[in-house]
Amino acid sequence: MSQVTWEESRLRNATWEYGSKNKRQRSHDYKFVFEDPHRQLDFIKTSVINGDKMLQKERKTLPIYHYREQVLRAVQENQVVVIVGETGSGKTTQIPQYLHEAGYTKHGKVGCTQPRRVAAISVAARVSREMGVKLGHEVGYSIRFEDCTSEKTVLKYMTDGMVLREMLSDPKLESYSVLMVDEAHERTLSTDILLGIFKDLVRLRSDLKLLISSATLDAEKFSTYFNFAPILRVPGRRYPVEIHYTKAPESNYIDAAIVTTLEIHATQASGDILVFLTGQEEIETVEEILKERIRKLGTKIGELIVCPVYANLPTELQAKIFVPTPDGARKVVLATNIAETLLTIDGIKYVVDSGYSKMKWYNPKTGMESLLVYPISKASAMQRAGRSGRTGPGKCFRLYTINSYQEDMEDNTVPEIQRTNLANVILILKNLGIDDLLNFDFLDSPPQELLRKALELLYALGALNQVGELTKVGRQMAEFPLDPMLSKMIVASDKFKCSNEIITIAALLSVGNSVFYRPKNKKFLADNARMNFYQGDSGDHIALLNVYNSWKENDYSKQWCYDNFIQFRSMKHARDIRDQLTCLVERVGIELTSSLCNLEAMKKAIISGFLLHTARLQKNGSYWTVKHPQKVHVHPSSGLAQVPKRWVIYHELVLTTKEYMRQVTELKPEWLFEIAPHYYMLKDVEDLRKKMPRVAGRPWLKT
DNA sequence: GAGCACTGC
Repeated sequence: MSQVTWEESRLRNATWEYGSKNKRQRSHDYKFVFEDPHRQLDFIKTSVINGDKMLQKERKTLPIYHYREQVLRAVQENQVVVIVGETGSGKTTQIPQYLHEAGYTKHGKVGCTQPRRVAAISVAARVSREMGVKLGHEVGYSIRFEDCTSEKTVLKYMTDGMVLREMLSDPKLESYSVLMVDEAHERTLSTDILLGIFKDLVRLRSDLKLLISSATLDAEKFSTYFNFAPILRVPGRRYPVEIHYTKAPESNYIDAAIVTTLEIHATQASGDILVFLTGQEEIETVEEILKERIRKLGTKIGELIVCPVYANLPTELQAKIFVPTPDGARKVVLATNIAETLLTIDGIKYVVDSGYSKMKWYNPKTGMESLLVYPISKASAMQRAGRSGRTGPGKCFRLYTINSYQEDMEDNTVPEIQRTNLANVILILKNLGIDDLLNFDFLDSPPQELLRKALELLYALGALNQVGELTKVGRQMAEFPLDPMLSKMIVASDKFKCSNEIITIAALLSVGNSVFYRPKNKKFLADNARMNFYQGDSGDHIALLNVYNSWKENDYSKQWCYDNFIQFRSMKHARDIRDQLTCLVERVGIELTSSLCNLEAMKKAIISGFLLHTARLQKNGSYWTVKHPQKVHVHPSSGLAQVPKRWVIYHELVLTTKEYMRQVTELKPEWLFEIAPHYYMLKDVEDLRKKMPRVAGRPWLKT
């Protein structure tokens, strides 16, 4: 499929974006709920996902116990084995122990990768208890900012991203005899890169054993990918779940979710409800309406405890979902995708599935990211339904028809590697000596346009040379767990003697969340507090630096954050990243230097990394990007939103209601020639309407 | 004059 049709199909599938038009329409729809409180939805019960029979008989033992010998034989006879173990099979805790008992740890470690930090920690803790050893001794874990292993460690649980970092110093992972890639079906970016690397690695290391653990649906795919590796199936522990679909398509899933929740509450046996929605705003709306409706119904209906949960909700409030429901009451948890895999809530008997979630898409043509409300996949729908059958038989109410499930939904969620900026992925792979990326055997190949865009960027940053090999700068950059533009900014800061300031800015920019807190009812106060960090119109990057340094002067205080409308959680995270970067900077031979008063030096370092992210003011007040010209605007949250500057550099482009530049700083155009003479010529500045000169010679792009 | 799915290094 060509790039254009690929993207168009993505956009067609998306239902709507954030936008004022949409909001009006939706709030109008909400009214409907109040006007017609007796509206009901027609559901059709179609199918039951079967539970496992073993459950009733052998509740006390893990299913995997019966497969010990089979697992060991499969591993002995094959280099690669795919294990299908449903939730609750015990594969993650038991298989590494079996391998240890069978002697696989005599000449190397058994490593087990997890997509998430908490999973790595909790599984390691559990296994160390089972083996009666201290955590960090024979059994340990390794995650970012925390290495809980020792020389004794033979069973090591770690995040998949951590393995990639380990490969910087041990490219063939020679300290391991077995690697188990757990939850491979989740297809995180790191898992996909690992699988690609491992496919090569098993050829180079015939002594290495590889286990891929996946869900049922993807097992064949993994098996085929690894030259038809055998598949071993281990049953899980699951209760049956009844699936109900709506009879007719629902145009408004928010309304439908509310009605369905109330119907379950009024007519179904006790048991808590989990409702899958797409975001915070939606959850707050549904919460409000549900509470209002319940209040109006008064004593006609039992108590309904409404608990919202999403990642940005403070941890204290998130904890509310785990409080057991009192007798006679019912709990309804309104959740984002966070409850699909990350949080497991006991006592859920009913699931209401909107059929949508938010997904981030990166458009390589424009370099813009957007968050779209997007239909979930069948795999995702199964996972959601399964959340109702953890502690007893469950029911799942899907707010879509069986026809749209069967015909419209994709089998699997589009893997992250096909919809994200790949610059960092390329840098990692190049650093591991994988050069021919356009022909690299990915489990699912990213669109060529994504690869090409990433290669182009790395070339512009000087990380790759004319023939596509990693340069010295590129190798330095690869050490940093950051977007390559941020890494380049740090590497360049050496020359401008401001590495100390630049790593602070890089740490803050790489924290996903905004550090500025802006509660709905205190927007004015929050905006005022924010402006205190801007001296004159020095720009958003410097403002971030000011925030961090003020926080530091106030002993990293939580209270200071509250007083200044700063997110404490984000700041702590930035501090951890900053500490890590400080170590790495020394490792790659960059001196820690400070020039706090030299704004020009800092801006030049920033330009070195973000040389492609420049924009120029137009007569009509909007901006035009310099490379790959397109119209963009300064984001209203920027300190420069009210102060037009002729030339700016921006951190990122996001497409929401408009094309916005986020994190903007002014620059002098002559700095561009000084810093990037290979990329900027006088012509670029003089006349933007002329076609941009192309950089000559990128032979590795020829296909 | 904004619009904040979710991980991870």
